[in-house]
Amino acid sequence: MSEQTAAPDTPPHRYTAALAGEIEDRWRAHWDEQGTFHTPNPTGALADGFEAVKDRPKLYVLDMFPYPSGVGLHVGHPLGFIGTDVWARFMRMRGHNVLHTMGYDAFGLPAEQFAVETGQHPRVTTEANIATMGRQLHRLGLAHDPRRSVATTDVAYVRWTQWIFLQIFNSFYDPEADRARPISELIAELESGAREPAGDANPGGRPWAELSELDRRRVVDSYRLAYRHEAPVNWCPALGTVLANEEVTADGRSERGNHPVYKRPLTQWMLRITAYAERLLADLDLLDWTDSIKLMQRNWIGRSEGARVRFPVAGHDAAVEVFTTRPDTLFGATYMVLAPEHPLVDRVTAAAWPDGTPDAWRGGAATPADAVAAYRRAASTKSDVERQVETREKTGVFTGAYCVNPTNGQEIPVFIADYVLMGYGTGAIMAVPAHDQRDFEFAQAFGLPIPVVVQPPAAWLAERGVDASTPGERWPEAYSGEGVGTGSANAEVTLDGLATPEAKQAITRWLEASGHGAGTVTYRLRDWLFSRQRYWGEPFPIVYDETGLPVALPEDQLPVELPEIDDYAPRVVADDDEALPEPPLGRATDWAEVTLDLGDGPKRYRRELNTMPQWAGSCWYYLRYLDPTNDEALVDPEIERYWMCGTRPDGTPAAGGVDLYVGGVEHAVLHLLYARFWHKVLYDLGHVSTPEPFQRLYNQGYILAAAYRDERGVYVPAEEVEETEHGFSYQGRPVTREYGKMGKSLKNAVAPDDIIADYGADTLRLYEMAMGPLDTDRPWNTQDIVGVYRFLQRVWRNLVDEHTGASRVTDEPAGEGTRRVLHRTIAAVTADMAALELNTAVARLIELNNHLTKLVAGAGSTPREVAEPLVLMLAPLAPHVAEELWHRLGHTQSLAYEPWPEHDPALLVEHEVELPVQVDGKVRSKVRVAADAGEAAVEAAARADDRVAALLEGRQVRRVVVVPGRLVNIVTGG
RNA sequence: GGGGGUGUAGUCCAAUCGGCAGAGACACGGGACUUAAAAUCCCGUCAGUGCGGGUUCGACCCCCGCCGCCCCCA
Repeated sequence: MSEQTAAPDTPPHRYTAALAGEIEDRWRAHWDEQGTFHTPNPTGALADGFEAVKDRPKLYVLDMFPYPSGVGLHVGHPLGFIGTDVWARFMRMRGHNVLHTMGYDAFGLPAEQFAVETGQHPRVTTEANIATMGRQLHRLGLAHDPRRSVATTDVAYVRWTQWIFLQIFNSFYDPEADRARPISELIAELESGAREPAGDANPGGRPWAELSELDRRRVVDSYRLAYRHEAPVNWCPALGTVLANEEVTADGRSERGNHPVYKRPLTQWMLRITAYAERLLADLDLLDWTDSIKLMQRNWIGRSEGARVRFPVAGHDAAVEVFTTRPDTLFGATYMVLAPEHPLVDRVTAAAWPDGTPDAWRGGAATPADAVAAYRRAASTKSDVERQVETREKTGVFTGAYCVNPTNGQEIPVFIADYVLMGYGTGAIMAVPAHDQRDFEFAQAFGLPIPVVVQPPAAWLAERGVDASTPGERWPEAYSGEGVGTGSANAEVTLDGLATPEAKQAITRWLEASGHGAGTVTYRLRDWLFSRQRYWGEPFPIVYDETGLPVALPEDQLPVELPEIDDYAPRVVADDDEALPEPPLGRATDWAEVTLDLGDGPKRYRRELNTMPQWAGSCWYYLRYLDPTNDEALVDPEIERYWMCGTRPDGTPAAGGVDLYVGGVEHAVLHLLYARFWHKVLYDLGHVSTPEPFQRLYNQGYILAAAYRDERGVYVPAEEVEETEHGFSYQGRPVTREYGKMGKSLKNAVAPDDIIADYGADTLRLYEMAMGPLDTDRPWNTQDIVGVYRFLQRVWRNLVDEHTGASRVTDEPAGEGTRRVLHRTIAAVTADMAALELNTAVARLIELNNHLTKLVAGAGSTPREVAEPLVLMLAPLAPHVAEELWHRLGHTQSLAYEPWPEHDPALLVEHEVELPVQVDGKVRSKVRVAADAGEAAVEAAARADDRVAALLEGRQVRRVVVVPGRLVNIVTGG
């Protein structure tokens, strides 16, 4: 890059990109050699130097774990890393013992696919990528403790990931204690009779003593927090793996790669995160997160209160169970809908159409069984998403069966329809057409009654041209809001006249008293599908014995390492209905079958062939940073308590240990929910001491960049686009501009290495911090960088003679005015940095330096009492050049631990202030008054002003508003 | 469709509790330096806050209704 290359006559000691590069290399080497940013632990292998900092408060600053991609960084990636680095350096100077490091989330699909593409083992590729990324990050001058870096793919790390899985596998959730407990305690309770074996694994409800050894294992397994479960899973043939629901987009495609996803039944590992739903929800209140992130988590957990209601099937010893959030509309249920796949359908479908069955209900079939079979065939070809599209015409067939509405004894017809899904709730609904739009449309299509049981507000009726006496059949749409109960009474309960919340309570009480149902809480959150049919992930520490049931490996046999195999590529199966996922580890036949002595003598076992999802490693890395070399424990308890137990800014104990966690909003739901879940399990089992992992969460914005498309709509390389009079062009062809997240797909990435070569890392850091608030998106503009570059040049020039390299700093005291500017700046920068408002902190420093520049232009020198605080305040933002200047100011120690400058409050006090004078709200003049002038004095001064007096001539003053220190407003009347 | 966020000079962004719309930067214009250009330095220009109402002595800020963009959930 030639633009910034110094011309021959450039002063030899000017702060150029070349000088910046030299300074930066030198200081980074110095920090590395001296271990400047090694953070001591209170005990253990990293305890060296703790004595010196033991009285400092601890501060744990954390960045979200990056994935080491093969294409390297662009300038958008390190935005958050620089932000945390600035804050961590600032807080270190403010006297904290700061823990800040960086690691790599290196397992996962991209690593595997990249390895497949390049023909290398994923580990080779991954390690090369980590090295590249490490080098790029290092050049930014981040003050990390390099000894604490980890990668999820490290065998020593995998060991503890597997260890945590064993903790989860070997525990169960005790609803009475409302926490996880060791499975051994469950077994003891079952053996002693203190607890009866329950659940699906013991359908007969037999006592423990009568169960076979095998049945006992099944019962115990059914309680575990990690359990195996056969369920329809999202099978993505193109990726050769099963995906979690969260990894599938709303239109049934993979989030990664946008490939089609199909439902397949498979036995999979599940983690019982739903047991924690209530705590994950409630404990959000303890956290200093933004409301929007909390809301996203709440929505994801999706707690809803409602009731389960049983509708007996007429003529059968069976009942259809439904869940509804609106039990208050129960009287208005005029038909039932089962999912076509509902198990009761076969039992209850009538042999023949009842007399008077309308043609529209028959689906053109001779018998209900024929109609059901035909409808099921049609439904099976549709995806869940298609089935739920709201605008679709409602279809369905009558089963010939009737349910009894328990509130009024009415027999109501039972349909099957594809808008009801087996996977949601109970797979059946009570249809209340007046108060649910989909039920309403269905009822209209099938000529079913639409009784109104909730009176909508008058305004709602009026807007639709109906009134309170209009029957529901003539409404233009359903009313699903709250209202007042009507037409809802039987001999035992009446909801008439009750507002919806009261009506819900009344009907729920009645359901429970009459035995027809019960109030329940349900969650949208599902258990976490935890296995993947991949190679490049953590193997499960699980084997299967001859019974086919899982057996945990003992801790001393960890880690289970991945076998070497030739073909780790995913088995890509074409779009084939019958194809099932095939784990690559199955091809490692020597590894998959193993002889072990797990206490019963040597036996043959079969290993678990699935691997863990990428989320696993990122669920606990913040704990490993604390004690990365410990091979006795996940983390030493004393070290864990030191870093994780803290207080919030208001002095109350922190619920979470990480004091500041910075990352992108894209992890607002999944990563944060999974990590909180694991943390709570570890907390319940006594391995960590805080109920939450992350006290304060901060989402940085994205760096956007201009992207350009040609006439075909294809993105063209942004750096080769030229601006012309008529717009933009690429290779002579017109292109259109848009803005988007910087990255490969939009071909608008800017590499940090290029910027560093042209301006230096300090300028890049400063620019990223100055361009806007850390938490908002902002467009990248390479041409704007020169602004902060010039700023650093001016700082340098104010302190160093560009021609001789000599210091321009003098010990002469600064003048009163300069001193005031300095102390105002210290106060403002300190407040801005503390609040992470780094863009305004930079502006303040530029302001101070601009003042200094004028001073130097006259005096030829900079007072030391200004130079030193300026350099110290610059240090978190531009650490290399600040260290160099600090050194040139005569200091021999790094400034990393220098105390942050303090402002003198006396110098912030103004004796005289200029107040704007408004007349009727418009600024008309300004007056100077003493800062402590009373209202009367201010008013007198305002009235005495010539322009104001002229305006008030002949007018009635109605009111005078004096805001001390701010303004005067004279309101005239008449 | 529901929820959240956001909208200020040509551009990126500031603006304590509702109190002078401008801190900083880019761009632009002029000047200094230079044989010239670049670099550097100095000086200067530019909006009344997306639109329409309301509350208030006073609204970028609070309220109501629209519009645009971003995110989340359907």
